[in-house]
Order: sequence, then C-alpha cells, then structure tokens
Amino acid sequence: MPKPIALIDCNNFYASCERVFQPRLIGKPVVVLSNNDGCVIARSNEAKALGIEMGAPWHLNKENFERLGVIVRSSNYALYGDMSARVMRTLRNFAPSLEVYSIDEAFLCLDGIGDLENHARELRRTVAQWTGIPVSVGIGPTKTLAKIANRLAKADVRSGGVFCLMEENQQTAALNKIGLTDIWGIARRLTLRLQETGITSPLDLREVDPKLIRQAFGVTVERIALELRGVSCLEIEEISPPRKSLVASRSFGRPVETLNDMREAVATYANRAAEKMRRQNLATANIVVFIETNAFRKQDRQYRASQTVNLSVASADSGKITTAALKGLSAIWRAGFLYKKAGVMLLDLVPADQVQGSLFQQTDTHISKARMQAMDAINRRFGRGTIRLATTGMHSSWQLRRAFMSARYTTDWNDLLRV
DNA sequence: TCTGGGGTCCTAGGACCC
DNA sequence: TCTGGGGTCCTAGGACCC
Repeated sequence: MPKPIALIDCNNFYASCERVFQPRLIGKPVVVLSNNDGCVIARSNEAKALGIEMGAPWHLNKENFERLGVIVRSSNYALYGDMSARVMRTLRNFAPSLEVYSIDEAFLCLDGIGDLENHARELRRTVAQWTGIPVSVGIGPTKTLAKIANRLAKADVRSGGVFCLMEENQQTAALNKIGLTDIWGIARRLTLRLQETGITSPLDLREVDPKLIRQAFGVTVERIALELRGVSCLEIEEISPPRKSLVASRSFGRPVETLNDMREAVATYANRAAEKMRRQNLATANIVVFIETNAFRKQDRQYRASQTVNLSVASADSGKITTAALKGLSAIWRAGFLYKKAGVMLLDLVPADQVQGSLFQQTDTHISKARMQAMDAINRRFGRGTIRLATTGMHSSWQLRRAFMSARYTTDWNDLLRV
C-alpha cells in the first residue's frame, strides 16, 4: 500500500481571509484585486457563480461589478501571510510531516493513518474552527493524484470537501472526468503538443509508455505520467530549500518611452530588490534586468529583452547592484517602443556571511582550479567515469551542475561529495 | 562495458506554478 | 488610460577547452 499524501488547499484563500475580519462579506460575491488593482486574483464562490473570471481586468469590469453588487477588495499580503501561518500551524497537528507548498496549500504525509476520510474531515472542522478558513482535502498515493483529488473535492458538493483517490478504480474514474489542463504541471502549451501526438486525455497520458513521453516531452512530463500511474516521483519536502533568486518588477501605469524614465524605474527596482535581499541576509553574484512592451496591445510594435550582468564578487551593496542593473539596461535599451513593464532579478543568491573569504573574492584562475579539484575529488570518491555517467543521465545532471556551481562559493569539498 | 568529439560554462528563453 | 508579481526547473545552443 503506497503512502497516502493529502493536499490541503484553502478555498478562495484571499477572499476567505477578508471574510474572517469582515463577516458581513459572508454569503456575498467578493473579489480581491492584484497589487495595483490591476486584475482579479481571488473570488468567493458567489463571485464565481456570477461568471467572474480569474485574471479579469478591473478597468474593464468596474461597472459590471457595481451592477452585480460585487464587493471589491485591494489585496493585503501581510494579512494573508499571517492567516497562512495560522492555518499551517493547525495542520501540523494532523500529520507527522508537512510541506508548505504555497501561501494557501500544503502537502501532508498521512502514513499510518487508519481512516483517511475521517481524519480529513476532522482536519477540516478544526481548521475552520481555529482559523475561520474553509479548506478542501484531496488524498492520493502521489502529489499529482492528491492535486486531482483536491480539485474534485472542490467540484463535487457531495464530497463535503474531502476526496480520496487511493484506489486504482477511483483514479481511473477521476481521470475520465477531467481534462489535460486540469493536471498539475500541464498547461496550455503542453496540452497542444500532447494533443498533436494523439494524447488527448489524462487517461491517454497515463497509459502511454513513459519512455516515449520522456523522449518527446522531457523528464518533467514523464514524472507527471508516472505520478498518474500512482508511482510517486515527487517527495514531500518538509524543509524548504533556500531561495535561489528574487525579483522586483512592476507594470507601468502609463507607457515608458524615454531612456531617462526607464533608468529611473530600473534604479528603483534594483534598490527594492537589494533591500529584500539584505532582509534575508543574502548576497548576489548575477543581476538580470528586463524590459518589455505591452503584449496585449497587438497594434503596437513589440520588444522584450533581458541582460545578465555578473559581479565578479558577490555583493549585497545596493549601489553596485543598481550600477550593474543600469549597465544591463543600456545594453538592451531600444528607443521607439512603448514599454509596459520592467524589473530586476537577483540570481545565484548565497548567504551573505559565506561571501567573506569565499571563492567569489578570488580570481577566475582560482575558480577554475577549484573546479578541477572538485572533479578530482568526485572521481576519487565515486570512481573514474562517475562524472560522465552522471551528466549523461538526465535525472542527475542538474544536481551535478548544482554541485559545480556551488564550488564557486564554497571551499569545503565535503559539501560536494555529499551531493 | 559500449560508443566516438567529449565536456563545461553561460545565456536566453520556454513552460509551468501560486 | 486602465490586463499582477514572484518563483522554479529544464533545454537549446554557442564559446571554449582538451
């Protein structure tokens, strides 16, 4: 019997959070808008019933919402983050291990629980009582099937918010009811490509030889196909890995046309990004700046570009980061476009305290020498040929790549051997 | 063990997720 | 005029080394 995995998903999370503090919103159509009140990012069930779409632009729907009596809220991420933490704390009482997957979702390992459905119903009751947030529970032998179960828990009112897909016949019936895009990890593009090869339903995807899937669509889709069969490929990760990148970006209220205006915007984002980074005690070695026109305006000429700028020494210095971002900007700047969006990303984040005396402060020669040492060390430890085998095997190549990347800021070869 | 350019680094971008 | 913001993983392809 495979280990049962549950996916807990808060229903209409942001809208539900607003309701906890404003009970008069209960039973009414409520939508929550994105950062600049740009578009709809959460809807209560009543709002969904009125046909309001996810991502609907506010400016096109303002009057419509008023006419329908829809209550509109600007988003309040501090509040949602706090409510999320309360829900997660409550969930820890119901499982030996838990992965916080997003602000409103968690995977739970339910290994050793006898009556799964009963347990799930008790969990729902408790979360509702302690936090005021309604949740749905999907249970399956893999994360992907748990996701599908969760979707069905929401879709089927008779389920009472809990749906179980532990048995193969249940799984087959469920896969018959949904479309390819309902599968976690399959969106529009992949659906189109799958359909071209004759895979038109989730059941098709489950039955095709995974090796063929791998060849045509890569490892990610292969894993999904295996997960649909009940073969677990995605483990529960209790400890969230350290952040690798962060970004500060915004859409402009009105198009930006001049380099001066764009420089101002990019400098602002670079500062914001640097601030975020320092709050998390991180430093960066690679900075990306990107600019793009408004893809919604088909009548305008389109342009988008990005540029990476490498700092030879990792830094948390706002000034250096801003300078690098502006340098990148001049490389990609093209006059004559109506720019809609820009941003600054910080890549290859490392703990700021590890930067001192690390290889980042050494020359390229030192770094390549360190790389050779790492290769030698791996060959000694695992035998000659390991590197070649590992890099030709798809599963491990990126892990090995990471190991080499990490050689750039660690001098402890034992770290590499553990990978 | 087999094969026969092999291998790494880097950039850019696609695709997906919430 | 007005369509979010913040992430991850994977792959293709060029430069370069041996």
